[in-house]
Amino acid sequence: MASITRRRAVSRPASAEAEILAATRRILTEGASFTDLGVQQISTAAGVARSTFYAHFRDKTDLLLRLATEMLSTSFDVASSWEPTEGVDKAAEDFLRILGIYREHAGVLRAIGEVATYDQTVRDFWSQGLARFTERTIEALRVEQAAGRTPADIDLVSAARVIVVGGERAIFDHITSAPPADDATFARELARTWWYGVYRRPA
Amino acid sequence: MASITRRRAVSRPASAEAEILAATRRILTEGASFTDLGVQQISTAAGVARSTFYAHFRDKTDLLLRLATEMLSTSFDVASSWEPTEGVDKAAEDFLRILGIYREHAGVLRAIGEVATYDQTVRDFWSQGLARFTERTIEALRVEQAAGRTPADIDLVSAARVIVVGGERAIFDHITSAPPADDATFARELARTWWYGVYRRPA
DNA sequence: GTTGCGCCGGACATCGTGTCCGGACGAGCT
DNA sequence: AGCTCGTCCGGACACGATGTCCGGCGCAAC
Repeated sequence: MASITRRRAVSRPASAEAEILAATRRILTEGASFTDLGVQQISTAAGVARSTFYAHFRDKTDLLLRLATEMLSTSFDVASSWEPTEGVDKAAEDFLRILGIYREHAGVLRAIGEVATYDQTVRDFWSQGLARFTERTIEALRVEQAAGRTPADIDLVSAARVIVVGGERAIFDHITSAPPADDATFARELARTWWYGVYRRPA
Repeated sequence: MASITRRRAVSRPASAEAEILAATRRILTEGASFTDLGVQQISTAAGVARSTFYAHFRDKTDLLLRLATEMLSTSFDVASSWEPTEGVDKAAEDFLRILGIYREHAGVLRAIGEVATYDQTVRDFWSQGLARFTERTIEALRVEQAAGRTPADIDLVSAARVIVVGGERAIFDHITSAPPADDATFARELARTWWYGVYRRPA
């Protein structure tokens, strides 16, 4: 790596924190429920005292949010690239890539979905993320309608909701119950359903 | 009401239990999180001692399952009626009816979705319900394919997953964030998306 | 009146959470 | 070397929720 001027304590590994993050990711990947996961277990798995946990995270929710933002910053640009003009096959390709990312972060994603159902903070965090995609979808559909390629009588909000919310759930369900070998088939099916069901629905 | 021969204690109201069920339904309808809901709060709301709760329910999960089966037995036949031969407009009508049922039981449904994310028992209960619809959908699609009305290259399992799982989620999301006045529009949109995206997708 | 039953109400053990603090250890400074 | 500061340990504590248990009370049936 590049020769960086030695910084002081600030840039030090802060090992405990990183250890906790890593251990939690590991445990979640193994399929454990985040709700049932106690602070004691996390600390033990990270090789750290329980009190140290609270020195770095306000509570379990704080930890989850940290994990989530970390994940989003790693794989962000992914799903926001597709444009209707690129066609249905490109959409299938993009969905396939999204499936890969979802599989990679399945543990954290599951935890988010879990806590989001009963914790307002996490719910807001996540729905804000989905809202961005919904906005994008609505805008793309509006353009298509204006160009006469998508039927004018489509209700943009409803259609976008079905695509984004329903699609996200279907993807999540798929990766938690089907093998990676089925990903390409599923991605193709999803792309075509949205394409012929919405973007190119017969008038 | 009809003159029924007086039965003994067995047919007595068993008021405490009914009170608990009713109070829980009421609280959930008001939007509270089932996870954050304590046994003490439920008991107080039902006008019953906490120990009485445990005399009727093994724990909170037991209560939720009781509420869920009760709901399903009330409104069961609903969504299993539609056949592809009835067309897209009939599908929209059926979806509208389903939206009504979902709104009616929104509280309990939310609680189930909540607990299902971290409790194996509840998760199994609910996914078993959805699995029935998935089976039906696969079968219906198979018939349509055989008759040449649905493209032969559709992957039945993926398509059914998108329809059932994605649709369920989109419906749930809709009723929790849009007013009833929007129901008809949403139902129409959902029906058309599945119809033109899957059942009548161009070959 | 007596019996049976459903309910009350409170005690109890147990567990997870979040806070606090004294003290150990090590890295860097002087 | 000695000092200091930041990080971490380990354990104590208060609190609240869970699930169990049991003595006692009131009502309705016989």
